[in-house]
Amino acid sequence: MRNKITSISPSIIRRLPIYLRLVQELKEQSILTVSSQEMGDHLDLNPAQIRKDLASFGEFGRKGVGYDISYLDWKLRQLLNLDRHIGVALIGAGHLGIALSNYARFQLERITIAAVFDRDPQKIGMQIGTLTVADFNDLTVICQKQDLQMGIIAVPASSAQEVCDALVSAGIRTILNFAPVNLRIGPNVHLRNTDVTTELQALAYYLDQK
Amino acid sequence: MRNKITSISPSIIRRLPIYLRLVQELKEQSILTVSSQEMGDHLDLNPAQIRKDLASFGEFGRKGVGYDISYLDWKLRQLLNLDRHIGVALIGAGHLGIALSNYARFQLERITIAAVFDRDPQKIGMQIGTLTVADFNDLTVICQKQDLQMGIIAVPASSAQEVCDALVSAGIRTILNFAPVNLRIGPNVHLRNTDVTTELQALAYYLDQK
DNA sequence: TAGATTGTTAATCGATTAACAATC
DNA sequence: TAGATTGTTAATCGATTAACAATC
Repeated sequence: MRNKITSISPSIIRRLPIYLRLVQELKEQSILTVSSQEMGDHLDLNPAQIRKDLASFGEFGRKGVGYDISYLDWKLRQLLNLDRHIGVALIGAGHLGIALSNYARFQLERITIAAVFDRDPQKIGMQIGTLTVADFNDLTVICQKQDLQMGIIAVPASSAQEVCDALVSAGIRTILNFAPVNLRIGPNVHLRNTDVTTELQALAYYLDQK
Repeated sequence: MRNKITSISPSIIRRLPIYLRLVQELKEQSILTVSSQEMGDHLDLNPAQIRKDLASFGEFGRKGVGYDISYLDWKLRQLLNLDRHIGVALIGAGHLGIALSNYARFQLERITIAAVFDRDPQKIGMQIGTLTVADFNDLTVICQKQDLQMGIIAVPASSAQEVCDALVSAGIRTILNFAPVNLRIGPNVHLRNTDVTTELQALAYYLDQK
């Protein structure tokens, strides 16, 4: 159950950062152990689900006691590859790009936006925090030189596919897309979409007076 | 199957905006009908799923032909309440808030960010596009005066719960949260979370060299 | 008519939850 | 020891997909 061949379902993976967040909070409060029941109370999740999720990565709870906070913290970070440094390429130096870049600087410990790209000559050379906006044409060179491993697409929908393809050919296989388009990707690329338009429109369904 | 008592699953609701986006594209290309097969090809979805999703809102396909683009466009907008104007309150005039506000101005037809709020005196009075940042203390008054129906939380995690509570007591029942926290809400509130940190961390799981 | 495609039932798949023996 | 809680199996629930009669 612990080997890498058994692939873990995306639903579980998406809960791991949630668990990590809680564990960090508890750690800050100097709490030493936590039960699945307590975690479930905090996160509005079923304790059985939490136990099952964690158990898919090995046995590290203690019966009658719960989970050791320090170990759980370490384990979750290790699973999420947050025990090492991860460089991110951000494409698009518009408002969203700038917001993301500033946000990431403070929120994301080991994940760092290491380079920002744009195609607009007006934006190339612009300063965002400590970063200088680079030419999108230099994507591959810079990604390889800086060993970047993730990409964030923060460009308009019309150029998102092109940017996506460029990221993939620059060797990046893990992409977070903010543009409202269905991107076409190859089989080894991991893509997550997060799109304000879609979210708001879906929420609008629940408005009254239907 | 068409009445409002049968509640539609969230999975289906979240696909409706995706369908709408495609239908709009096809409409712009002056295409008149589309089959579930064609939609599935475009969206990487199973045609049976698309038919089933749409059928849960009534029968409006034509056997042997497919779906009428104009009608589908109209129907999806109606379902998503996009046939009327929706006013949104945005809380937080930081980089993310500004990015969202600017983004929404262009992308979201009927959904309009109608007011931006902040607690920071430095930001109150600031101009964002055509909007002036209002005092967060005036939330209830302004929401009611302008009949706002949705809220977007774009404040730091530490104040997100407070903002959420304020939105709910201002009568808003539909909230999109960008802060990395598990918000506590009552039973009649619809909340969606979208959080860059969580998304990036989940993606990091898939990086190589595990 | 022949071909295409819907709407819907049944089958499958996957995810969540309940239950409980094992054990700290 | 008695009480608590895990890890895991079995049961349930829900969502996706296959199949096909109905029919345009």
